[in-house]
Amino acid sequence: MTDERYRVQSLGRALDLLERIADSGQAGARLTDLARDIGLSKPAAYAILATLRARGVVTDVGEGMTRRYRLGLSLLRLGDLAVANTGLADVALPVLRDLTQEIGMTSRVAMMDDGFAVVIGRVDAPGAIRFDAALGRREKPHCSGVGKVLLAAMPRPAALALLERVGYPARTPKSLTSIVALSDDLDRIVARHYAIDDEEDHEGIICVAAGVFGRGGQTLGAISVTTLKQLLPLEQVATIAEPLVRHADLISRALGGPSAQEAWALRPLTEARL
Amino acid sequence: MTDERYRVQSLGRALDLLERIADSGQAGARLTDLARDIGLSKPAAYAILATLRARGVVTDVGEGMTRRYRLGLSLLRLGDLAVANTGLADVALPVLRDLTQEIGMTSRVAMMDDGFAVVIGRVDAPGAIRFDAALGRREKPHCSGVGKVLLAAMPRPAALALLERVGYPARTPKSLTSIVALSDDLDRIVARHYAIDDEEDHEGIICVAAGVFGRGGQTLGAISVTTLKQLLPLEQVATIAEPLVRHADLISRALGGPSAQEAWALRPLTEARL
DNA sequence: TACGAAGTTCTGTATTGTGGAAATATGTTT
DNA sequence: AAACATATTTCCACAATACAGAACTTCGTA
Repeated sequence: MTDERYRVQSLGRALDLLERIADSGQAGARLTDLARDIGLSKPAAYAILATLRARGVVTDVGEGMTRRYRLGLSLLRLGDLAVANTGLADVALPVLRDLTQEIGMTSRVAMMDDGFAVVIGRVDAPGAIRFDAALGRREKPHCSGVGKVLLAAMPRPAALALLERVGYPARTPKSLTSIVALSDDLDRIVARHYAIDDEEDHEGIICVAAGVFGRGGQTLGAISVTTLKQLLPLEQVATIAEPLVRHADLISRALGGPSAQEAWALRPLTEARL
Repeated sequence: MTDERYRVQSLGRALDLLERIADSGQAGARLTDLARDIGLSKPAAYAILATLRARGVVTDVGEGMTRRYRLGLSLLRLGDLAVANTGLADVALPVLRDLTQEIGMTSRVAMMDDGFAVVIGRVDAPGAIRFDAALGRREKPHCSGVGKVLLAAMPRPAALALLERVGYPARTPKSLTSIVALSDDLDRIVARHYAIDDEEDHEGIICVAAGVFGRGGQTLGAISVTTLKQLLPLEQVATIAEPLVRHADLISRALGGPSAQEAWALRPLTEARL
């Protein structure tokens, strides 16, 4: 399965095309550009696009020379099913609505997927600045609140190995860019039961995150709230952390898991088990 | 583009596999079953799955003989982008939250895509029964509220041609299953500015829908509210239609379009233009 | 009206996706 | 505990098919 030999080349190309089309956004992409960008002949790209179009994976607007390709809506169903399968978003979203209502901040739910923190649900605060919380975005774990919570919940050696694998580049001047600093921060997270992303991913943005746990204390995901740093200076984070963790506990409870208090106390045990 | 010759077979197979995996849901699907179901050898299916897995399009759980394939989260990003590209959901969802809050019913926003009504956003009513409102679901237009509104907004010949193309099978005893009955209903929708799906898709479920219009009065989509028929008998639909249309107008307005009142009055003109 | 630039179709060829069979790993039964 | 059954993974050879180049068509533009 790891063997690179057993792959389907044309399918890989099709996925490359999809990524390109995704990047082109609302404007759409042209056949010629798409073909050139991924290094494929026009007829080859044409055949792939025709196949994707027939299945609704891409849509085309315009005729003839002005044709543009955009992402099709059939992807939506698959994406939504993928999220539904996690069993987390459905439970979390109503709770996040409460949370956002209570504290007036945008909230999200995310989970670990192949070493990245992936946002699987969001509730925008009414009237708030729109934070870039695109669903499905894969963020490196070291600079996001949810990412760091999920790392802290892992056995430490595994967490550090993961950091080495996906990397931990600086995104802002405040990003943590050494294993030592990151490991220290994970210690703090374990101790206080929540993580703080203090302008580590985006300047001016602060983020507080707490874990969600399932049966046996296994980590299922994390929720977070995001706001402008100037609206939430560090010394006030604790006042936000309380409702955050309380709502995270509600989700954990609904999923048959322990509260944050119990889960983090359990952690050394689960770690030793590895 | 219509020519069936210019397709990539292996890519089509991969999409078939994805559909199967989607059907298998949370439980996941096995390689052997997937290969058999779509009539492919195990090694061929294996190569396709390996490719999809490497890209996060599918995930696998379990090792060796117990390996199961499920939809991966990378689809989420693409699906979300596809919706964002429509420019409709982002505007509609906050308004739908208001609407759901005001009348306590689950609301949705949908648009036409290749002859089908596709749900691109939903807001569940708190505590309500969970209606099957999976995002991206493609429903035939004749038996859904949003579908019928969108049909009514089309030039009538085009609407009827579309109905013939995708079919209009009975889903319940109350489904409209003749062109005459459907065309009559479209007339009523044009007159009253909203559509009623009175247990035509699902017994015991009633649905009221109104159109959303953009610049120049073009139809962008439709929103709907859903509830149990016993909670909303026909004679009370009008009381729901008022806030429904009012909120639809808010969305249209935000998108630079006319109110329902104006849009439906404009309709004969746009129809004549074809 | 001619030109250029894009999409579409055609066709031969080499790549590669495919099925059969064998090997390996895993779970189950005796 | 050993033999069996079942599923995945690997190997290999061949035929199918994905691909590039060139020709054709269509459309926008000078």
